[in-house]
Amino acid sequence: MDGSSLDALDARLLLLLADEPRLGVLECARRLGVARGTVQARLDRLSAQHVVRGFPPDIEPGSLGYALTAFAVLEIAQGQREYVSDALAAIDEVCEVHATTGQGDLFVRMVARSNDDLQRVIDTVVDVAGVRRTSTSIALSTPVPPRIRPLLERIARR
Amino acid sequence: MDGSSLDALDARLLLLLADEPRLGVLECARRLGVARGTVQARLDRLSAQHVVRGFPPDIEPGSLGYALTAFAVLEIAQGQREYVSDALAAIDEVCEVHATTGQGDLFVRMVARSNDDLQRVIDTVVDVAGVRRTSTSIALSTPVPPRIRPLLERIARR
DNA sequence: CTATGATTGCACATTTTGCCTAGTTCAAAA
DNA sequence: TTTTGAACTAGGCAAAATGTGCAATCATAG
Repeated sequence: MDGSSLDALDARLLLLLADEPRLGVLECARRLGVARGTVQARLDRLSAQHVVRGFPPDIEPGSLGYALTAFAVLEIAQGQREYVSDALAAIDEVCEVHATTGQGDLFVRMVARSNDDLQRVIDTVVDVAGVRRTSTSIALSTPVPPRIRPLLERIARR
Repeated sequence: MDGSSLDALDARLLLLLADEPRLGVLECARRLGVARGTVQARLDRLSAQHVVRGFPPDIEPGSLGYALTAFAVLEIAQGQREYVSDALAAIDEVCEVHATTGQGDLFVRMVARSNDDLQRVIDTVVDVAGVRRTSTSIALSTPVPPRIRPLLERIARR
């Protein structure tokens, strides 16, 4: 069980489920050309080993009324990164946070309902204790939405 | 059918499926305390209206052998944004691209197997015609992994 | 060569699905 | 207030899928 604990069959199975998540085990087995028990075993293993965190619904935030997406780079005070991270995690509109190289910054993705709402969200983020400086930019479009698929397909092909 | 085409029941259903995607319609109905037909109807509507793009597997790139995540801000030549976007979309390691306000920049998230590999990926990105200047940073940690859940829960509570 | 783990093929009882009908709620329109 | 329509509930039915167990086959590493 090395680093790449996914083989081609696993990858094909995941791609299948990504396209049609409500597919039954038997139907998966048919399409993959393997026995039902095999698919069942793979599925059990994948969730047991947590290589798949889950199958969260891929929802356009716009459908929920959050039309705007914005990014912020935060410069934070020494030693406050963990505290700030936790505070950001508690904000519903914050959809993603990464700590990055550079000047010990945090990178934040957030959503909002409108320009006014975005102002409020940004204020909430900036007001977190330990945040020194921020630089914000708004997403105008998303040419490549978050995806893992190409990597999976590469494995599946093998 | 207004902007927020999701009501509390939809949200609870999505949360349920997010946790246990292989749940059957009947089981969902039981847990939500509604009739089977209702769940079936909601599910049909959700996919028909494309409020849910799908249920892609949430996979730790590390499981696939891609241990590194990096971000790049690209400054691109006038009028080349679409071309550059397409070129980036063709790179497997590029997992996300946004066009942002500012100086007509693109924001890119990418993954790589190792430092050497990251160098190669970055080179590939930078070599795309139309890319003027880039600034890259590496993700050290991800305090808040991509999530939509808090927004869903807010709707579900209502 | 042989043991171990994965996969296959098959069978069984039970559950779920897909599809349908009919009665009930409830809110908005008339 | 009454009417109307959409959404929901409750049930029935046949077909299909699931969970489970088991013996046989295969591949691979020791």
